[in-house]
Amino acid sequence: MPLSITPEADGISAVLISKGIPLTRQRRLVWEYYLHVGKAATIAEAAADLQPAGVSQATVYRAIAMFAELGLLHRVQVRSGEACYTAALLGHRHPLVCGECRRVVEFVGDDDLSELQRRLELETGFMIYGHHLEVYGLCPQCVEKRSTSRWSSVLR
Amino acid sequence: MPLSITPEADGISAVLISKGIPLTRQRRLVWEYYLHVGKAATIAEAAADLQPAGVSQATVYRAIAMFAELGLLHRVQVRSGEACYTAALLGHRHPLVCGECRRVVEFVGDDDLSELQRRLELETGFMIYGHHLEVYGLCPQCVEKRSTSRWSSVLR
DNA sequence: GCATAGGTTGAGAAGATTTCGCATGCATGT
DNA sequence: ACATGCATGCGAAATCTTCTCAACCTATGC
Repeated sequence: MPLSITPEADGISAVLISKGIPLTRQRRLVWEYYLHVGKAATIAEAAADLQPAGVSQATVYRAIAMFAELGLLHRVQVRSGEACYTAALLGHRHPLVCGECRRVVEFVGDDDLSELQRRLELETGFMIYGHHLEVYGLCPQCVEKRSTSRWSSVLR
Repeated sequence: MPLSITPEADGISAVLISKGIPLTRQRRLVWEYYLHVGKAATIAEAAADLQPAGVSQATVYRAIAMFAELGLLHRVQVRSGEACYTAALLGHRHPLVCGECRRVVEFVGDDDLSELQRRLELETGFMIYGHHLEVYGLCPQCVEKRSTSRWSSVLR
C-alpha cells in the first residue's frame, strides 16, 4: 500500500487538523481501511488487516474510538450482535447493511430529515446534532443460504 | 415488583409463544426492565438492577442476545461507544437518544419509509427486513453541563 | 532544513466483559 | 407422578478492551 496521501485521506486530514488532531500514518491507514473495505468490519478484522502494515492493535482501538466520537465511523447492528463499524457517510447517504455477511451498500435518502429534526428540537428541547438511518436486509447471496439461526427475526 | 403478567409482558409473550420460546420469569423481567427504564441501558446496568430480583448475569446476557436477535431490543450508539440497548419500537416509532446521558425519548416518524424500502429492494436485490432510524442529540440537561470531551463531534 | 514541544505509538500486562460447561430446576405433555 | 427438554445459576475460561510508560512521530516555529 503506497503511503501517499490519497484524496480521501486528505479530506479527513482537513477535519482532524481543524481540530488540532495530528493525522498520523496509523490513523490514516485505519481510516482508509474502513473507507475501502466495503463492509461493516469489526475492530478485530481491522486490526488483523492492518497489523502487517505496522499498526498495533491498541492503536486500532484508539483510532476507531476517536473516529467514532468524531462521528466519522458509525457502529452498525448486525444479526450476530458483533460490534461492527462502517465509515459514516456525509450528506444524506446511508448504509444498507446485509445482516448476515455485513456487506454494506450505500444509498442516498430522497427525503430530507431536517424538517423532522427541527420538529423534534421544538417538541423535546434536545439539541440535535445528527441522525442515522440504517436499513437492514439480506443480500442476494445470503438470501440463498438462509441463516439456520435458532430464532428468526420478528421483523417481517 | 409484582410477578403478575403486565400487559406489556403479555404482548411479548405472544411473540415468544408464537415461536415456541418459553417466556420465563427471568426473560419477562429483563424485557420489563428495558421497557420501563427510559434510557439506553448497558448490559451491566440491567444485570445490576435485576440481580436483586434473582436474575443472574449470564441469564441477562442470554436474554438480551435473544431479544436482540428477535429484533425486540436494539443496540444504539452513544458517544462513549458503550454497548447500550433500548426496546425496539414497533410501528414507526424511533428513539431520540441523548448522546451524553443516554436518555431515550420516542418519537413517531411522520414519513413512511416503505416507499424507500421498495425502491432499495429493486435497486439492490436485497431482501429488506427492517430499518432503524436513530436521532442523536443532547437533552436539555446535558446541553448545560456540556461534555468536556476531548474531541467534539464533526456532525453539526 | 532542523529543533522543539506535545501528542501518539507499541508491547505486554492488567482489567473488563462475555461466553461456556455442567449440575440443578422448572414447565409441559403423557 | 414421571420423563423430557430447555432455561438457569455458578464459577471458570476465553475474549475483548484499556492502561502504562519509554520511545517515536507530527506539526510548528525558527
